[in-house]
Amino acid sequence: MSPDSVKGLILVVEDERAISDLLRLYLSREGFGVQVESDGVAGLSAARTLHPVAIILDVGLPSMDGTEICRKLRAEGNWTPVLFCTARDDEVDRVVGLELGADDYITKPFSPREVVARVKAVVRRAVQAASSTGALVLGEVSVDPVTRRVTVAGEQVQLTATEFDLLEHLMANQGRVLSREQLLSEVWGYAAIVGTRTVDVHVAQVRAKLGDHSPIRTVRGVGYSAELEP
Amino acid sequence: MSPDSVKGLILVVEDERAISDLLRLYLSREGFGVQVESDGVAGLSAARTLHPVAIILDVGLPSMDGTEICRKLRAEGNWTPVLFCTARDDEVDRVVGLELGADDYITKPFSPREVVARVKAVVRRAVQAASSTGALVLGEVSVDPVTRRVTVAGEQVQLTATEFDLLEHLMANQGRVLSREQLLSEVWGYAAIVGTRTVDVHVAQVRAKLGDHSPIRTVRGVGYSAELEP
DNA sequence: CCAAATCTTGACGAATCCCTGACGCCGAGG
DNA sequence: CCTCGGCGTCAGGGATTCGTCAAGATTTGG
Repeated sequence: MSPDSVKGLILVVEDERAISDLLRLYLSREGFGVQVESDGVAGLSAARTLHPVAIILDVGLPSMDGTEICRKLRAEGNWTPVLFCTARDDEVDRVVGLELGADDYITKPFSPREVVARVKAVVRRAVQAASSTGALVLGEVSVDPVTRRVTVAGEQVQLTATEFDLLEHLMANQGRVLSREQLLSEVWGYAAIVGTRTVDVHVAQVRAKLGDHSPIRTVRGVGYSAELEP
Repeated sequence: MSPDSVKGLILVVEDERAISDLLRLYLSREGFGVQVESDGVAGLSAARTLHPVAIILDVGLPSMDGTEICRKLRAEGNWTPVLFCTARDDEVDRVVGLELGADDYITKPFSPREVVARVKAVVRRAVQAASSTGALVLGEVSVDPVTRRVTVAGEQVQLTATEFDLLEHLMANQGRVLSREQLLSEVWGYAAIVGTRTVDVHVAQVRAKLGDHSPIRTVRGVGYSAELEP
């Protein structure tokens, strides 16, 4: 097992050896993998290829400015969280205000635990932003597989575990007609020991809870599907 | 380099062409990308798919009220900053008070620079709130991973090591439903040799210590998650 | 080495959920 | 128009799941 990838890789672009060593020490202690680059060009290419979960950028760097790296990444559509790291307060003005798409900044000298806390916060936020987009939406019905919440017309609806799994599976395959046998093996489990009529009952439950906005359509003789037009 | 994505995208939902043109002009001059939708339904779907950094919503809209859009997004767990935009003062009462999760509001007529300033402020606030403190906050409960302190409604609460790790992990993944197996492997360790019921007991302990403000929700048949709404 | 705190386990009860079977309606086909 | 099979509906028994408690095991601190 490689200890590097437990929590993901942090890319540190910093030319002062004393600082990068410190960052490596404290971040790896927290379970992050750490890759250090000491000049801007190498840092940019590492950011493009290594897919780090966050990047710590020194503002003053040889060969390419830290702000320049961030700007290029953003222009390429790369929104990996970036923490700027700067010695002078007057540099702060250039990175905050999000003109560069920075997520946070640190001023030297900094305490290692402060850095760790901010890195974790930034990574957490990025993960959250990425995962909150995973909601399945069909008409008025919204199903979030991560939070396991269902809303219909803005109102939250309580589903049981089986009901949720069933609705999620139908919405994930929206438009496709799924047979009861398919639903049983894919929602209930590989070896479904329950009768196929059980599906009907749960479909009815879900429909009752979703009310008029239920997207579940019955395909007589075949099975069920989730779609907009009833 | 596409100038649109330097600072992120602002979604404007506004049916009066004169106003949306003005907003587009001034916001894009500031480096934001701008997407305009002129009716509520299209606006809602754009908000779901485009992942804007902020949304400007007209309160009076054809096909769907601006407040309705905001309410639905919030119900789906989408907390993108929203600025309401309204012509009449009496409408203001409906959006402020944050019952709708609005971040700010503007009354027509407005000066373009005022709008720009508020948008920038709202975006900055959202980013700062998520990344600057390092503490995990959810309702009245605050968990600081660095100092390992927990406060509920301002009062400090003593948690044991396991209890703290459990709560921290749940809050770090707030909203996400975690199974007992996940919690065991991620909180107890990679090779957890303890029974899954152990999780229940510690959850109960944490709940007892947090009292009425406990953010831990049990998702029957699945696991636990930390969130505001019970 | 002892004592206190913490962690884990097992049992029990209450609440909830799931499956089944029966009944009746409805659409398809003759 | 009639028949038949698929489907919606309902309610009850059986099975899970979870909260709670207490006791034993383990760790921590002195």
